[in-house]
Amino acid sequence: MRTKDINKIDKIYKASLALILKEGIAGLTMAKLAKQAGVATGTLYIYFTNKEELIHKLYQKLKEETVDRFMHGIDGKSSFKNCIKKVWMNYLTHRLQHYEESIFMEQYYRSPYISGNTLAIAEAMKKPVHDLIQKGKEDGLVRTDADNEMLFLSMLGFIRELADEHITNVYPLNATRIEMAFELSWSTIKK
Amino acid sequence: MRTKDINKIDKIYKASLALILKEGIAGLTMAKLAKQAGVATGTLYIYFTNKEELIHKLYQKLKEETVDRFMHGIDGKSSFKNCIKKVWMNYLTHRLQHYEESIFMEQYYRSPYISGNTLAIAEAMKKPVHDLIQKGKEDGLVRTDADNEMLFLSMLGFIRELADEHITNVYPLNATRIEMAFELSWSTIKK
DNA sequence: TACTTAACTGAATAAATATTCACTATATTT
DNA sequence: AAATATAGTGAATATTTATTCAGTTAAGTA
Repeated sequence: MRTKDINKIDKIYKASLALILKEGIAGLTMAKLAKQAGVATGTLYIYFTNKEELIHKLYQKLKEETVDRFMHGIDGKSSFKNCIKKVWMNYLTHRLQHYEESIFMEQYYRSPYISGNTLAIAEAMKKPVHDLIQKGKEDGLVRTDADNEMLFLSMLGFIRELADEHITNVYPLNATRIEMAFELSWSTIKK
Repeated sequence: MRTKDINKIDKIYKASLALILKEGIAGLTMAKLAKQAGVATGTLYIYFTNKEELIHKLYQKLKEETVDRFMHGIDGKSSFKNCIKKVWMNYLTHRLQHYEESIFMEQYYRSPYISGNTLAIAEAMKKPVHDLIQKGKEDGLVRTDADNEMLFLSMLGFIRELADEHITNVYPLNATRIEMAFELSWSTIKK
């Protein structure tokens, strides 16, 4: 018997993200999706029982892939500032290299597909950084007049904004600008 | 002859924003919209030729309302820091009090309805703040190692993040927190 | 190589949604 | 207060989009 083509499911996910980036979840139709992925509409229903499941599974998959990208490469040996920098860069890199995913995620939260639970990612993303900031405070390196969440938000918001402007070509990033941007974030949270 | 009910068009806009906040542009149907606005589906077609026009007109309206909210209340008499603070607060206030609109705007940019032009708002928003930052640099009050756009993005991103977390009840704001948040932004840009 | 079985196709069908239209209600005009 | 013209209605219709299914293809198996 013929086996399922494991690449096909990935092509479908990729095509979904590409289309959603251009026209939003609102604009995604099964016909367009099939065309973009290079399969017949019927094939979509071999891998997913319906459109709703397709969207949910895409979300699930991305969620799992995303969560541990953020703390990647953090060891106990670097200085505190370098740890923060590493995480900061991880966020920015994620946002730049997986921009389509980020857009999908944000739309998903405000789509008719959302189903109660979720915000899970947001929370999973936060924990390790909060811990890091807390440690910084205890070591006297981070300002203590603002709470951890606020310091975190100041960094995350800036990163999102930078990535958006880079992708839309309004403010293209380069190594110097990224370096500078991190230093700004650092001025915000340092003691 | 009977006249058009001027309130009706406004009810339709309001209902659209409320529904889009909950289920995204993807989830907006004319039937749901009519119900929420308290009119018949046919009535929608008296005020708008079709759904597409409805979305476009809503965008237009909000755009006009939004642009000049940001520089409101700025005079030449206050200190530089107070001017920046005023603008900063205007942004935050806008984002909090017109949250539904902000969400719609962001979805509109990535919807099948977008039609080439736009990004207009983003640009209109920026100009006055850039000018202000520039003046701050010339007076030696703002750091000169980062360019105006980057300093602007650091403030805007933080504000967006704060508003989002407040609305979703993850990090509710109060006067103290807002004060603190502005001081963080100020540490970022000050000389 | 023939056989089997599930992947794959895309036109046909079903379901959801936008839009129209014959009709009714109501402000304004005379 | 009658005439009139447009607002307003919502069931009927058109359109778009999701989903199915009868038929076809190709990978695995004997």
